Amino acid sequence: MDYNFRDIEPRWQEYWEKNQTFRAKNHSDKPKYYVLDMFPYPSGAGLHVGHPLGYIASDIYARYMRHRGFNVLHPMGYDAYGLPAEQYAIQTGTHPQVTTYKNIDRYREQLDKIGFSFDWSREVRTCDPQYYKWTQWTFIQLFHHWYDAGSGKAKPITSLIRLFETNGNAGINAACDTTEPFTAGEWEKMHEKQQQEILMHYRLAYLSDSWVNWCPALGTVLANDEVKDGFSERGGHPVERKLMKQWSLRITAYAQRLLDGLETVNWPESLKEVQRNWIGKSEGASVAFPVDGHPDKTLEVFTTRPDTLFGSTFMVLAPEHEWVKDITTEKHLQEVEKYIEWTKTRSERDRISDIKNISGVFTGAYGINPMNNKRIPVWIAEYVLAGYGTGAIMAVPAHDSRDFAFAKHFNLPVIQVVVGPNDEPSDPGTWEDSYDAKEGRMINSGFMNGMGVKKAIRESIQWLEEKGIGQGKVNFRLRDAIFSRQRYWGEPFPVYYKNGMPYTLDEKDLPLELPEVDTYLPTEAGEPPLARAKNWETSDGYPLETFTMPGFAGSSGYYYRYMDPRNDASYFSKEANEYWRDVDLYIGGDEHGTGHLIYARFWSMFLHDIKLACEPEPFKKLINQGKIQGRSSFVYRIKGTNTFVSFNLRKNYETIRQHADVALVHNDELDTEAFRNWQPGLKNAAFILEDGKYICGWEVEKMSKSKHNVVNPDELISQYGADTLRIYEMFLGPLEYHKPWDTQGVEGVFRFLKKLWRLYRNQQGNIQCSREEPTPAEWKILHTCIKKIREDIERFSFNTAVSAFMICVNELSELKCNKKKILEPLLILISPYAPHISEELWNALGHDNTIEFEPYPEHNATYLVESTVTYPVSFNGKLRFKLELPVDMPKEDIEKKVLAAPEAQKWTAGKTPEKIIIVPKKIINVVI
RNA sequence: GCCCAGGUGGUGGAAUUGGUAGACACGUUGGACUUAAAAUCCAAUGGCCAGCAAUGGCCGUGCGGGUUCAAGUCCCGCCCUGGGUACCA
Repeated sequence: MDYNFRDIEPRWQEYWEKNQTFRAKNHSDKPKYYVLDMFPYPSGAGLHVGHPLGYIASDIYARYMRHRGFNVLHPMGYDAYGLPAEQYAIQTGTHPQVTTYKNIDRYREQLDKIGFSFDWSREVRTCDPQYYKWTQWTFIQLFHHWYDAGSGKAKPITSLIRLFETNGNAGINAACDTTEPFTAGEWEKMHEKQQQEILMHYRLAYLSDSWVNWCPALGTVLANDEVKDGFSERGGHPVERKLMKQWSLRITAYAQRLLDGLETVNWPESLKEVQRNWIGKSEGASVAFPVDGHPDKTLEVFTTRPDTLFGSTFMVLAPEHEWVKDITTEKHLQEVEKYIEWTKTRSERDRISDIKNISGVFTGAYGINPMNNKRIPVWIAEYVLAGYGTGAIMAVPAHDSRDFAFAKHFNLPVIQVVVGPNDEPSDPGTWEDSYDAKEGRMINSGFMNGMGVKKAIRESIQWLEEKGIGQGKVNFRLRDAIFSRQRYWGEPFPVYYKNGMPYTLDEKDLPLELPEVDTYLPTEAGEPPLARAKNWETSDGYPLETFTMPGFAGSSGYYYRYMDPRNDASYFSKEANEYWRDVDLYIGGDEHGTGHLIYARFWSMFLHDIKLACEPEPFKKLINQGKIQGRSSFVYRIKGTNTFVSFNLRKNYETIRQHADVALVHNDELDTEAFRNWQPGLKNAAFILEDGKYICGWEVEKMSKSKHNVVNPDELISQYGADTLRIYEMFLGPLEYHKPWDTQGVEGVFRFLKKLWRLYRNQQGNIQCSREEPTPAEWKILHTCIKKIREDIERFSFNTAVSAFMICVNELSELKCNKKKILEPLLILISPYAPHISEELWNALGHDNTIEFEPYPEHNATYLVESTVTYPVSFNGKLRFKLELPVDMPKEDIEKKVLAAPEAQKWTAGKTPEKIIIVPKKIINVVI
């Protein structure tokens, strides 16, 4: 009987489903292991061959851990909210849920065919009210908590109110917006609305006017990680800055913990680095500059270099800075207003692409440098960002390249205050560029003169603190996460408005379900689509929030919900969480480094603070799988004709290169008949062939429809089977690498599986295994393989594991080994990789249980012991011949043997060797 | 600009701690089986040179240096490709 995967694979998939083989129990004596994939957004295009790469790797590991006796949690679900379904709804009127569920069904069908060991009973969909109930619930908790920076964790807002009632807001060390000081008495006298407004400055989920990334084409705001180079990541539409009332999450409160936590997780170093940069910690000082003629005003600046204060010759404010209008003098008002108007018309994109052009205007105001009491002009300029630090800087042109360029352009003074280690002071007027002095000694700096930079930084901060002008400060680049979207297809906020102030719904009213609307567009008044919903209000008649939550809301805590997915009374039970704790292995793409993986850690830390989650960090080990790229095929059309010339002849003509569908190309040879039928315009295509063939050019590109290089798993499965697909995806190369897909190579893996199949069968194709004792050679082949496979799987090197299987099967085939004692362990060994064929053969060998829980083989070193070693013998580092010697031969004897070898004479040429290096079991090197 | 990956045959890749570079596959070429095809099996396959041949020699892991008995691997200096980030004070 031939290897008939078409019969085998569906049968075992059915068996697993029927027997609930992969169902994970929340109570077990076994140790737990949680293997998670980043859940997919179900797109309309379905899965291509690149999507399952990570799923296959995690599935192999999950199955391996089951063999190792672990209780494995390996769930899957869908990140179901997303823009494509909504854009489609706007165009066609089809409810996004209809589209999404249809796509989910298609995904499920494709996933099932690959034979994953997912526990589907735990499936979650972020758009399912039973799921998003808990997303809404978490939002309510965030709203009712504040961050106590003193104890370093979130606390209930009620505890903050008690503090206000006893002491006002003095002495509260909270992560909050700047708030005027008030006493307990003042707090008591405030109206509810005033109190609510103040509390809003402290809540972890808060409503505020913030500068946001507004995307007019999508009609919504976007988070920083959803914007790339001034364009929306989804759809590529331009983005502009706008001041709007929005919900935000106070993720900045957790900046330091997000940074520290990275030290405790086993993630790729590059990904940790991406997160560190995104968090962007910088240490320095905040310094207060009085404004000349405005006794009530001091400009706060943040600087990492307080040591260079004596070199600060001007100040610059962001055009959006709140005091610009207050301090600008009559004479400069018009010019300043003109400049602000101009910057408003500039998109994020313009600013980024225009870095070289220096712009700015003088306000007419002067600040007082608090260190030397000198009056310095205050400018406004685009290069100072409103969103970072205080939106105001002290400019030190001598030692900052941007300040230097600005000073040169507007002819502002430059004073050198740091001299390089091997340098003399010089006239900054002659400089080409600033000296960005990370080390050196101070000059022109009063009490700091002669100090090194590091000491001067310490001393200057101390000086500022003593004088009460400033203090040491840590600043983060990380911004609070804008959490509202002006879209339909997302979680509704569990929020209503009373007297214009937001209040959260009662937990018992959750989930607040997404209402129906007549169309998915904003209203004529520019309100979000939810404003169209009928009766969008509480039972008391208070209007409900019309914003919805962003894409990352549902994905921030889904890994916790899998632990206890059908719990209706809580997010997940304490018991389930204490058993599963955290994700042991998380596999997904590195594009989530600054989005999902930061938000999820924040979410998890908060749930930890409120004692719901027992571990602060959700993902212990993380692997980024590489992308599978497409291998595009090209044909060469002779300009102005319908004639195509073969690849190697194309230079003789003037040609235009165009994509040909990879399905029409085999081994770079074009099926010209199929090509003619591909598109209407090609019916009469003519071809100039080489050696009777049309050869295509090729290139590695992104896999996409427009490049006609998409390969989907279904086609491959119907032709070769899921086991071949699984192994081939692993065989392609290291999991983390980006690598091109070449369907050609799949044959090799298919041959391998057929060879494996034949090992268990006689010439007639019937199962035939002997109970005979294996030979030492057979034992050695098996145990070499066991050792290699276990080492490889432990370091997630699946591609080399596949090679090891191939070597093992090749060698056993050569020996015509059909011994049960060899072939049974081999089957267990390979079953995580090729589960269907393994189950089939396991069953054929007379077992009526699944192979899934058989203990994984362990290697026995005694089978691997060698009596001789074949030494490569080098002379002066060059390999000359090989010599077989007993393993335990003493070095002196080896030396003699080597020099006595007939081949050695030629290389010693009668001379006495200077030295002979012998590395036991490795190499011999003779130095002449 | 800065940060992070990476550069090995015609192709994907292997070499885990400095110790036989090119495992395992694909592709290619030749052969066996077959009426034929598919399937399967066997052999060759980094480059150059010498030889009828077995064989032998030289070169070879992006480039240039260095350390070492020995370097794809370590050190110094460069080049190129891919990704991230971008006035972050």
